[in-house]
Amino acid sequence: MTTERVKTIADVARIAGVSKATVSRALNDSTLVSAETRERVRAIAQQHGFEMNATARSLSRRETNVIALATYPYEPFGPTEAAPGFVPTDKLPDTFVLEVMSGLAAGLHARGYDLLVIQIDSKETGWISRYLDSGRVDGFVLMAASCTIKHLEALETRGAPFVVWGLDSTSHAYSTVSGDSYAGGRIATQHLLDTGRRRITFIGGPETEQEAQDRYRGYASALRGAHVGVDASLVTYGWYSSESATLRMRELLAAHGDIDAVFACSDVMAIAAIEELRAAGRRVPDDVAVVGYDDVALAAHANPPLTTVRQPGPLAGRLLADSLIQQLRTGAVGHVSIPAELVVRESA
Amino acid sequence: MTTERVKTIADVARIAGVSKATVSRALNDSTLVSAETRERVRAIAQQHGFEMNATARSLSRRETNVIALATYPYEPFGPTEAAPGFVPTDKLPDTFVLEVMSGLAAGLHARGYDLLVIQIDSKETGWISRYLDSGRVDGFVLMAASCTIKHLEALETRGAPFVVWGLDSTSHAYSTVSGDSYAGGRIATQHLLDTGRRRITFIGGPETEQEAQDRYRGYASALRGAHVGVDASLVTYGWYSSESATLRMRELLAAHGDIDAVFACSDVMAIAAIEELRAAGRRVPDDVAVVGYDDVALAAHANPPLTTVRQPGPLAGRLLADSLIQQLRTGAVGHVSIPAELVVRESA
DNA sequence: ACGTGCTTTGCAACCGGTTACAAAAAATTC
DNA sequence: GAATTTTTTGTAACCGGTTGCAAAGCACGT
Repeated sequence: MTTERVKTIADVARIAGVSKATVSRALNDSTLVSAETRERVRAIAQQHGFEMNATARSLSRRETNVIALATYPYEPFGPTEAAPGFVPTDKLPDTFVLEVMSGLAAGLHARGYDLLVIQIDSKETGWISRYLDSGRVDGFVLMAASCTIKHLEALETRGAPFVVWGLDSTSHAYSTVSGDSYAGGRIATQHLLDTGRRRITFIGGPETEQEAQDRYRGYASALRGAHVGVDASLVTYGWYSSESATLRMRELLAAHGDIDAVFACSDVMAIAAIEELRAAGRRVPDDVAVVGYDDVALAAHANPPLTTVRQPGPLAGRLLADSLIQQLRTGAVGHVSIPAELVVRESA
Repeated sequence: MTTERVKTIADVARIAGVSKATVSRALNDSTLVSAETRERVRAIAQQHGFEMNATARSLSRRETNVIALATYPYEPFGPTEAAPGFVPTDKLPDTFVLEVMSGLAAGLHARGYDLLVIQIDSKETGWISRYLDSGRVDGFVLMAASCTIKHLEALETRGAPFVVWGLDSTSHAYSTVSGDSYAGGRIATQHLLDTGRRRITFIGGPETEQEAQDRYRGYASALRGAHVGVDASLVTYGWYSSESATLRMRELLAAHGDIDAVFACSDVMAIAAIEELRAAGRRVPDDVAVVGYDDVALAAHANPPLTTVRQPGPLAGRLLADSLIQQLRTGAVGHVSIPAELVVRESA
């Protein structure tokens, strides 16, 4: 074990008595070296703790093996709510991003890529060329919940490789990964039916969003499957916020005294609904069962602990990684939907 | 606006009628160009949307302007608890990391650095040279809650530039940023005193940890300041977990019926304590007031919403960024402590 | 006019890899 | 054994910036 510094392939080459080219080939599994030389060179590199310079390789190869996750600056208790044009995005909050990030990092590492986290500004698209043209990253991962159409369009016209979580518009030239909202709506409703509920209300997100529609379709399908008619007056849409849910719940209770279950399209809505039910003297789950959506950290500690539909974040991350890398390698765009799983706790 | 592709400084040079060197100097604010040429070159670069290749620059400069945040793979509901050697780390959970990350990214961006998120394995230190020797990053940011001594030592002996959150051992050759646990303990206790409480219990994390000690010192100091004696039998230590807190609370209630307040060293512990208090027929905050620590997302939605001591994560991130960059530029290591602020909600 | 010093510019050699192409060595064919 | 093919190796030109050093341009004093 020589103690001299072995920093470049030229050093390794000298020690092995071969040329730089041969070392490069040996370390890259090229077929242009004999098996014997390859092993010898590798052994030497190993012994001397040689780590190949990633920057030089990137320059030469014209690819960085780095992908960027685009995020917004996070201000958990900041003035965001008061800001003009504020749009509540608590449908996929905090921990979900972390879960996705973990799976993403793992998936990328497994394929030799690294994860760069960048913060983007909602009104500006300069970051695209700033990161792509400067050769800092090979592609991007975005989350629909925290990016505007503008960004997606800019990326598309720019021809940037990217994947989006939470969209399933197969009509676009980019890959997507999203939760299976239809299945989610179905299993949530099925669980309520299985536990004997029949007057099941649906409190959705914005009616215009495909996500809400898909969950509704799942809900309706489960009801029909159980030969329970879909009562349109039990179906409401609102916003993914507690205020909105409180309101809807109040209206529903006023109109229908016989409600025995609620399927809310986010955990935050579910919790607000529970509070409103309590205020109206109903016990949860005894009188009315409640199912939420997302399984945020909060759900497990709600009172009572929330039964909810969970989307495995780490899996989402892995699939995002896979999609993007496939797109980088082959140019093929794909659309994947990940399973929704019911987490049964105490609210239903 | 010429439409030809301007990808390299050579292109810019050709258009401007100068040499590559001059373009490089112009774009880098070198004093070795005339002001006039500098502006002309910059204007041309701007017009053509030129973005300098970061990889080539890194290779030349021997620095990447990227720093890595070392994380563990995150398995929120995974089998972690059951794993051998599992150590619960819910004292700085989920959202805190996100908050820190946000501040970190912002701080780094402001100084021209990017944030790489890597996942490390607790039993292996190869990642250090894998990222440093390969010239992928210039330094590291670690969180004490999710890294072993082994890693810190390996980094230190390796001479790697790095900062740690959550440690304040000024005896080491690396920079640290941590919360002001002493002040945190003090203001929490002071608030309880201010609201008329006198029999205040302390439920700490592991007694061996400096963090717990500091919070205890703050607690004791506030009591003495109010001329309330420190009753050692009201002070307990445990683990940062709900089970541990449940147990301590039960013991304390059994021994001291006159308890009127609890200062718990994490929100999770505080919530567990509240449940135990309720089980014993005490009302919160009427009979017993409870203050937690951390202000995780959960705290605001607990029942009742938790009064707690908050550490501003984004600020922590910014300071981590500043410390590390200063260390990279000047070699100076520093130790910063960030303020703790009391968030008054309903539990106390 | 000429030398001196200062500012501005260009040349060319790096940084540490990859890879097209040519050359050498080994294996195959006749 | 020579000719041909195939495998293995080396040479050198990239990738796109930075920077030491020399040279050019210019103002100044004498």
